[in-house]
Amino acid sequence: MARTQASDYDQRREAILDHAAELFARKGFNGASIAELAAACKTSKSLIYHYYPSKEDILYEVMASHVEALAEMVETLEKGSGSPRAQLDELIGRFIALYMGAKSRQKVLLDELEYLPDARREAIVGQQRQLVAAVSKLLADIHPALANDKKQLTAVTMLLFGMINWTKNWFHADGAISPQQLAKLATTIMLDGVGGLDVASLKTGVPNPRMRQI
Amino acid sequence: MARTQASDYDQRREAILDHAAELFARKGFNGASIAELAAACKTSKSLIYHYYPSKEDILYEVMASHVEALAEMVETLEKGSGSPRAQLDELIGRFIALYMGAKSRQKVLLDELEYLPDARREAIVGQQRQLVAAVSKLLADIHPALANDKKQLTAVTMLLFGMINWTKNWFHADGAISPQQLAKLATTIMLDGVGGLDVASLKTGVPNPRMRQI
DNA sequence: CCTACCGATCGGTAGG
DNA sequence: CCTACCGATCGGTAGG
Repeated sequence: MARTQASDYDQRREAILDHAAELFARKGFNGASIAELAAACKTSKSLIYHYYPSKEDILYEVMASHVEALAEMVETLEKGSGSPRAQLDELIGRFIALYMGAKSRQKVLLDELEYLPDARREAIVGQQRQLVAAVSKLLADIHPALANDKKQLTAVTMLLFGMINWTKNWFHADGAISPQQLAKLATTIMLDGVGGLDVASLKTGVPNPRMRQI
Repeated sequence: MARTQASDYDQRREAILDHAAELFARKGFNGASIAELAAACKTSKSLIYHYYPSKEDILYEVMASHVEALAEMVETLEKGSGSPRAQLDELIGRFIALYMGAKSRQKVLLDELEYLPDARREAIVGQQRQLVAAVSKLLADIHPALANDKKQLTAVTMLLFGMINWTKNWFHADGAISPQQLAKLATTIMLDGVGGLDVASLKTGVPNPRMRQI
């Protein structure tokens, strides 16, 4: 009787991606070897090559699965309601949450993109552009004048992504600030600057005059 | 008679660093080889090893020379005067200018730090902490309440560095926005949010009410 | 400052 | 004739 596909085929494929994400995040794409990946998966190199045709295919799958999750979240939210400010708050909060829930994949997505072959890198970049467009749209809704100044709108959008994507280099979810607080911090600064912050010393009674105008 | 040091010793060392910065920025530390570096310098691998004991030493020198330039700029400015807002404006502007004037070294500093051996990485990180401290100090001067909320001050400072460091991934000095405009954009958002922006459509006459309060 | 090499390890593939 | 998986090793190249 012919052998059929292993019943745990999908789980095995996914397990390889999980270990690859961790390894690529820690040692970089070029610094991590297939031999190490196989060892992490407690299997052989040949088994890895049975599931994926090449090392670059593994890198691509790690990134594609993660950017897909981000894109799906954005699509879900775009059907939502609420004020543009509330929507941006929600969107940034979900970005941070997805970043925290897949730290290795997020780091790989941001740091190893240039090691993908051109065609596949463009596929990922195309997905990322959708994320950028969703944020740009909300910023233009919140501050309509920006809609008439596309270059500045793009720059402001990228500055916002800079705030949240750079968190991979310093933020720890178990620190003094929670992921939700971090998201609120980023959106508040984007919309109102430090003047809009709810700072500890102000919580005791002195109202922040800038908060009144929102 | 014993050979003396080549008269162009320093220039050669520096030329190697320039080519290494470009190569490491483009292919990554692990993706670039010493043979490639030698070819770029139109010399042999052995000559490279005459000037530097190891590949990691070259990486370290690329980063150290650049972070030193950033630290010296900060030291110079810390003796300066002007309002805290003007000082932050000036500081961020100089950061962006130094980033643009050494794009490869800046990219290597941000992207390849984890490939340095621990001790040398800590030396670089120590220098970077001085840069962070200078920005934190100015933010606390501008918004005194933050000085009493260290955790939030740190977070806000890192969000600002996120805005300016992330520019390596999207900003081109020859685009529609100049480096000076970019610096002003980042500081304005940090201090006043998008509401504080001087947007094109507002320049024609409608004053921005939030600008009045600064 | 070069060519000639080294020990090791790379990504990927062979036969069974 | 298919897919699943192993131990061993391929041709090249890495840093030194």
